[in-house]
Amino acid sequence: VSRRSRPAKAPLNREAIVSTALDILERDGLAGLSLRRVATALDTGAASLYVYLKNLNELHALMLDQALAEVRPLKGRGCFWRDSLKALLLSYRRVLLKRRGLAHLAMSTIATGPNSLRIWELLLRHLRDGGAEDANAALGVDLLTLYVTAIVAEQDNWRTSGHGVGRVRKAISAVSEKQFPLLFALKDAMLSVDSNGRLHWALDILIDGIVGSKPPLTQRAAN
Amino acid sequence: VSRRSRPAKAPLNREAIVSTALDILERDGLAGLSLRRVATALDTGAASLYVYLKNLNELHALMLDQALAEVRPLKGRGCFWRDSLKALLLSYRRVLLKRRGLAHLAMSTIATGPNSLRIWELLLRHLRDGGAEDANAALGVDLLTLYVTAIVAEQDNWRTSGHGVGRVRKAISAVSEKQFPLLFALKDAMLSVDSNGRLHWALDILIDGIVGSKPPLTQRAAN
DNA sequence: ACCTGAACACCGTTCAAGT
DNA sequence: ACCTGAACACCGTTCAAGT
Repeated sequence: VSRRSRPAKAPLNREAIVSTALDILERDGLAGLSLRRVATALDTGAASLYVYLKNLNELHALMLDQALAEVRPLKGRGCFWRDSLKALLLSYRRVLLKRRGLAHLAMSTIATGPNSLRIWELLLRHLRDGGAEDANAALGVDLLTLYVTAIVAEQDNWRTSGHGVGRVRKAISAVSEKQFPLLFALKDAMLSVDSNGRLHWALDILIDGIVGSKPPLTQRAAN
Repeated sequence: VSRRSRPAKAPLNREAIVSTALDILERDGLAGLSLRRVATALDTGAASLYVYLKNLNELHALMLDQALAEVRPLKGRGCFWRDSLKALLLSYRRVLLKRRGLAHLAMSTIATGPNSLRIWELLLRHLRDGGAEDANAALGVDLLTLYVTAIVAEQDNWRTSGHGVGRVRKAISAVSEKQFPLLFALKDAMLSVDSNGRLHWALDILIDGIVGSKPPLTQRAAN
């Protein structure tokens, strides 16, 4: 509102737009993010952004890659490949968790930015260090990132929708033993929400499979 | 447009609304789905829908569950548990693939409808038949459905965005050998898009892990 | 009880007009 | 080259007024 407290006029540029958009995402989530709100925060009109952006979709892609710049590999270099690999994936998860809706954004954006490439390269290195065959390592990068993204997106739903937890709890608690005997018997296990334990359990399964399984046959034939 | 060709006035109800919404989703994707369009298709105003729906979110949840009614287990009962399990997951995948955007809808909806419960029960049964421990079976249901949902959502992106494939291909093909040696070396494997081979490879890894791994320690402690 | 038109507070995107 | 206001074609949701 007070226009004189700023240096004449903030020079617009892509990075400033993307940073502002990420701030809005962190504060208000995906529902609160719009080109008009970004423009207002930058003290301009939405139309001005189209000098730097093709459209909202491009902003989403830029936001994702700029956020992924925070994903960092482990500092200490003497670690086992599995520890480095899991640490990298946990760093990726932390970045997605920091901003509400960023995981959903990642699920609907085809990532090709420099930070995605950097993370893929690191993942490939760790998987190769673990002894994964080429085809498995290539598929494994996708499998691991997709799973982590999806699990954060799911967690985001519970966080955003508020009473989602209670709704699932009620639905599962209310199942009839006659109609769904196993669901009834295992409902406590289904409802336990130890997200860290679940993540590590799943990652170990995925990693073991990627380094230990035979590459898919059709994959070989396709090359 | 021709109002006389219909029987006086279609009696509005939840199921008709949801079916119409699913038709629109199948034809125009998630971007083309709106309460106003559903209302127009039903020859009424958007406000009328609020008698049957709390809001758009509830419509999404109802759409998901109604679509999941089409997920069917294998007919022949003499199959191995693994074949039945994979067939069920492939049926789930086919349903998600049929409507553009349905997978994304599934990713942002907390499923608690009767058809979700039915599918969970079947998955639990197959995993138990395979010898999975209770805790693993419970976590496995989530792991399997989440992965299949995510992989279809990703596939949907490529389908909807049109030139996405080309963009990734260009980005990966253009990586410098110096900066990203592994990405450069494995770029052919990264770019091969045999979605069926990839899915079966991943499902076998997940299933093997669920039936063969130790349950997570923290999971046990939480109970 | 069910339906409706109009209104409210938003969207993304385009474009002619300004500097 | 960059910015802007106004316009266009949409949204979800609410509400008073109708039947």
